[in-house]
Amino acid sequence: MGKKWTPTSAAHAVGQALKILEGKWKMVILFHLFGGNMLRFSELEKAIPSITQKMLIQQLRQMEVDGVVRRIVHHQVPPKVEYGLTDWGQALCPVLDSLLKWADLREERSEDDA
Amino acid sequence: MGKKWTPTSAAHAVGQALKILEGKWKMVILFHLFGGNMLRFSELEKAIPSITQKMLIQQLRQMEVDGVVRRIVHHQVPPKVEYGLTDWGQALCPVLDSLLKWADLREERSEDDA
DNA sequence: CGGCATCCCCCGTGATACTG
DNA sequence: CAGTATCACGGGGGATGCCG
Repeated sequence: MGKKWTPTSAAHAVGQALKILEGKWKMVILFHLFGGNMLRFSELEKAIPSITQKMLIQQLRQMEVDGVVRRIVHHQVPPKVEYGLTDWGQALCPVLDSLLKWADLREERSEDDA
Repeated sequence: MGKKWTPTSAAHAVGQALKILEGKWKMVILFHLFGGNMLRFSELEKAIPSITQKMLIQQLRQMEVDGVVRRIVHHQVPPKVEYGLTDWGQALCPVLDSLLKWADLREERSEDDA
């Protein structure tokens, strides 16, 4: 059986989960990593041209602390650092997919109005 | 078949959906309305003691514009206004539940460490 | 290549007082 | 009862320059 959620406690739990996903660049970073392959810092910069280095590293670090992203440093010259998803981070994919499907429900109703 | 999402376009679509859920009080309001019954403004105030009137009305209005919340005014004295979820808003419940389950996955791994 | 430090601005949030 | 109006603050985000 599951836990007994009050409206307040459930809201708090979901809110905590949402905080991990908030931030202007988290989603675009995440979706670039959902492919499964590790990407270098510079590759992410190239993939997301409008992001600044500061924001890229900041959001990556937060997600790393949160356990969504893993960071692998290759000690060599020139430096090479790769970013990928943890298992838990990869588990976000179907969750965000359900969010996407929810968003689509709205469009369907809009089309009915036309 | 579904649509063809690029990392960028999918991230944008999910980001738009997340913006509807962002805000310090959206979740707690939402979970109080998931019950299915309409609640009066003052009932929501009572249920969420720490919220100010300004924030309560602000978040309710935003969700109303976004199509998540519906507002029904009973023209009488004293005034009576009730808030509830739209069908689309109610459809958020299973989505947030999957988010909750995702958050639980993390706790399970933490317990393994102990 | 892959960062970190600094300065600055804007907006979400909060406290308080007032109104139909 | 159900809002509106105003002021103030803190932090997220952006631009730029320097470092190992």
